[in-house]
Amino acid sequence: MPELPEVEVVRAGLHQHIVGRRITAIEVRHPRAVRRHLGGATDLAARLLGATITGTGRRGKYMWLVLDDELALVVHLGMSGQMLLGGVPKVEHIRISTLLDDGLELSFVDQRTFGGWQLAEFVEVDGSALPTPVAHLARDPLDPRFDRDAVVKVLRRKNSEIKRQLLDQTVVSGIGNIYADEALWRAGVNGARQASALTKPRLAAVLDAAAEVMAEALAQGGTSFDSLYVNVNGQSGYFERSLDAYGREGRACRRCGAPIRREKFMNRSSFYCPRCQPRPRR
DNA sequence: CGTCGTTCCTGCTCGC
DNA sequence: TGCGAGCAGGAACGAC
Repeated sequence: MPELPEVEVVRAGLHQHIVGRRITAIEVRHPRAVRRHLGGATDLAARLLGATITGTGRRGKYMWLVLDDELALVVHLGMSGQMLLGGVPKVEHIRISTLLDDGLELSFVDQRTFGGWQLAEFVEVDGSALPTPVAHLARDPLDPRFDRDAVVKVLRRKNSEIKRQLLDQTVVSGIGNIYADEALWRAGVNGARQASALTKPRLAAVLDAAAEVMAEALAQGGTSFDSLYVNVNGQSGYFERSLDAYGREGRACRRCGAPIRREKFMNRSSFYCPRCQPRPRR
């Protein structure tokens, strides 16, 4: 499940190999992969053909390639998306394939088809140039201009569970279910607590923990990447690292020893320590 | 407007 | 053994 660190590893890996390259062929093999592109597959292919990749960018879980310094190819990996570089034989679930002018193939592979590509213009938002589909996203915790205290103030006004807010990409971007659980565990806060009921220092601690755990994951994923094959299908270095909360149901909390608990929350699983992260009284 | 539940999708695991 | 239910979950969307 690619969240911010995994997406950044892919972006950085792609960047060093494809900037300066021109797209010489493209085939959209599955319409769902371009469903967000208003002009459809034909338009996307026509506009990509011949374009030169002049840069890359990212905000939260979205990344993009800059085309001819003016257009963005916005990529979202969804649940299972991969950007594969190089001639990879017999890869299943190839949704879009392109050829670059140095002979490399750049393919979008996505088993569960939650991800996709779309072309968009850039707009100026709060001093940053962003593709329009990304313009509504808040800055992520690894953005140099991320304003933690401003996000704390937003959270103080939210009559909603803190975990729900961590997953709201318009509040803070880049955090998914795994890193939300990890950040809450580190900060010792139960995700079911109301954001507005938490103190400013507590909220700040949660956001700092999110930034820390994602920075650590990025450092690990970044060091393990040096191949043309960009893999974000859950096999990256980060997932081999020991998580503290996510997926550890019944195992001892690394801090206090209590068995980690799993609960249904927002139609997904939440993992937390019942002692370090006591549930709010209802 | 703020908040929250539903839905999209495929492959794997589990229980009967 | 076979098969259906459940599960994984980011984000758009509709409901209230």
